[in-house]
Amino acid sequence: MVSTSALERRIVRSGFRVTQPRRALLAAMQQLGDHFTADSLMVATPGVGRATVFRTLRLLQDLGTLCQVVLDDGAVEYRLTSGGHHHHIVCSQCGAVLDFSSCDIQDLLEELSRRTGYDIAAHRLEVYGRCADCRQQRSPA
Amino acid sequence: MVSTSALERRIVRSGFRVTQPRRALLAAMQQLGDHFTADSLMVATPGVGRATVFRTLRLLQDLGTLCQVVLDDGAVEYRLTSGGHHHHIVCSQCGAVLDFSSCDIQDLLEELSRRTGYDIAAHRLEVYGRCADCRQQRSPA
DNA sequence: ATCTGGATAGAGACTATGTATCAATACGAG
DNA sequence: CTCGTATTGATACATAGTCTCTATCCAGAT
Repeated sequence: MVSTSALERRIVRSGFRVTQPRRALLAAMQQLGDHFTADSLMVATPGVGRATVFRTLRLLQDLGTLCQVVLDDGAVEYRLTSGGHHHHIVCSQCGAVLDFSSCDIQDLLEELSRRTGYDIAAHRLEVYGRCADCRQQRSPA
Repeated sequence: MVSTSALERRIVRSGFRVTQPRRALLAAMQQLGDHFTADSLMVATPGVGRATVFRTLRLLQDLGTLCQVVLDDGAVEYRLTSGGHHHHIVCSQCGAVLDFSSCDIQDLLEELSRRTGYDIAAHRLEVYGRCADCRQQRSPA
């Protein structure tokens, strides 16, 4: 988990200001755990305006310390990240999110590039399933 | 490209009715080409209600003949498909979409399952780049 | 310590995308 | 042709996010 002070340093280093609303939002993000919705963040920071919540979410994404998680059904959640290219594996039952970066699809992408003539710049991969805990609880087999 | 009549047959076979609005929507989808937004579809079918457009989009998705394409920026488009598991490679410049099904990430998914304990049920993969045409037009190299 | 310019905040309207409700209508089986 | 039911359109609602505009706050210079 990224510490609040590290995030604040990152904001300052990038030339932005560490303000009270931003501090409140960072603290709430820590408290909310490893994945949260924009709405839960708003609820957790009364007094902070709607626009500011979304502005801060965007800021952190631009800084590379926050990423979106696209769920099974298309809904979007947010997640603090230590940065770098990675993907998510999401539990459809409890919502738990894990990162993984072992992006062994370079071969696939290269072949795809050869076959299609596309100059591939980016990709998006989300994996869905049931986490170990949820598997034990409902079907021990 | 899937033919309109094939789509109509599919609707009938699944126990739904082929109505005038649905016919209009199917025709418009063909005309709009291989990728279109819900909005462009509405514009292309004046007289058909907003709700009906989205209901039909959903129906076709449930029937497996239509899929969503998630763009670079998170926006969603739609695309008629012949069905089956596949992914998209999208040109960030002109929006052209190609399907690919060579889903050689089974190895990756299996290893991921071993490492995380997740029971993997599904995944979502979208690839972004510049198509051959767009590459030629702007940077021939 | 305070002044001050520019970044940032909050309120609230607005956009985009999609869903729910409900009375009215149109399919299509018989 | 008739009739039951799926479907429709209008409209309100829901959700996620952006834009505008004035007021305020931060932080570097004085």
